[in-house]
Amino acid sequence: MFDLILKNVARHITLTPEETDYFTSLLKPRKLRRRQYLLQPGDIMRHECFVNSGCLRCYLVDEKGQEHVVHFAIEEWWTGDMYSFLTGQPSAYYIDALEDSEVFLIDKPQFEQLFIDIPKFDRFFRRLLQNAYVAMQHRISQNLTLPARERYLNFIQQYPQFEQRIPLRQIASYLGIAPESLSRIRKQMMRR
Amino acid sequence: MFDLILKNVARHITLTPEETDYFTSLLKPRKLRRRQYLLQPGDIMRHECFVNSGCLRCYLVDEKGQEHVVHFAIEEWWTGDMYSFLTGQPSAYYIDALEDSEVFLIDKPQFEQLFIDIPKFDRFFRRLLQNAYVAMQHRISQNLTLPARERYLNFIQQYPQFEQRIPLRQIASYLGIAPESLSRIRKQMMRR
DNA sequence: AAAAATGATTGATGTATGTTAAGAGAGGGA
DNA sequence: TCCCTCTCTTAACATACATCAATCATTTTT
Repeated sequence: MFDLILKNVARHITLTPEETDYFTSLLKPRKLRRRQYLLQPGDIMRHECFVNSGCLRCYLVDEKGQEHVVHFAIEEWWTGDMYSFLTGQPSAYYIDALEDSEVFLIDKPQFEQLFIDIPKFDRFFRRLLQNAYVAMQHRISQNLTLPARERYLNFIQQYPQFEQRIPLRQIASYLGIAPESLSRIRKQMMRR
Repeated sequence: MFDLILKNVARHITLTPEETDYFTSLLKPRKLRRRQYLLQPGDIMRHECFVNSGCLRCYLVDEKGQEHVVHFAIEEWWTGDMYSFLTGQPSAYYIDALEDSEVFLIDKPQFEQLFIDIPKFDRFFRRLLQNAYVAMQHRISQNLTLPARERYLNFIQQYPQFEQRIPLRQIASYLGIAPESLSRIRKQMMRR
């Protein structure tokens, strides 16, 4: 059940069997059906979240009712709305499932206790954050320098799994493109 | 000399006098004159960097020769090009000083030894990274949802210090706007 | 199976923003 | 001090991309 997440942990730190048991005892499995919300604006993010299967998205809705996808999560750790998690302030984001999914949640108090009991986890999350930070910086760089077409090409090259599973309109939103524009970009790509 | 950085550390972890001495012994002060480079494309980022005074910028140059500012740093810790630092791959970025500045550098081998010798620093950097990650996510959200004018208004509200010290063309680039467009936006703001 | 919602595509049109070019101040370097 | 470079501004023009609207295919719900 915890294979994926423990493999991920093992890439960064080594746990004793006891530590492993302690860690997994904090993980609350939750199934999410497609379209089910994990978080809505005004909610407070009260747990860390690991995606074990399926696919989640984090998005904003602007005053015109338009959705803007800020983040996808697919079989990985992620922060949900880290701002809300850290500060305890209400979130501005929606998080929902694009497919039937399974996540593991860790309540915030237990999450903080974890670092006290097993300081190694400071290192684990430091490393995850480093990687997430690099990916984010890369995304910003691309948004600043590349036109829509190149951003899409890089996206499908970097995340071929997403291309299969995620509706194009969601990908367009993530890239900051209107779905109609992405459709035209794809049409243009076919012609050659 | 190390007041600023030690105050920053103390916000997250508590060091003994010996640990403090050890930590500061790793810090190599470097003065940068205005316009001086800290990193150029092809270089490998070989150290962590804390900005003690002044202001640095991290930017890309596209194939048309346009500069795109990815990051400012002003009296704070920052990562430089974390990708290059972590992987040892050549960087794609320029880093230079917008003002005469002073930075503290930590060589990568010593930086990694630091976590072994004083595991508390895992926590310190985990926390810094959490904050940096939140700020980055916020920036992406704004880029996705807001037009140029709102992004600028939010910027000067969020970073009033920057508005004073950083040339407008740099701010425009950071926001993903042409300097001429920012100029028009400002003119339009004056009229009301 | 029918109905309804969702997603993709296409065309016509609009607009925010980029591009090019020129001039005016301001500040730093010789 | 003078010059030169950098920065900001303004105007005319160009364009990538968004918006609006209609159609069709696909999937989900009843």
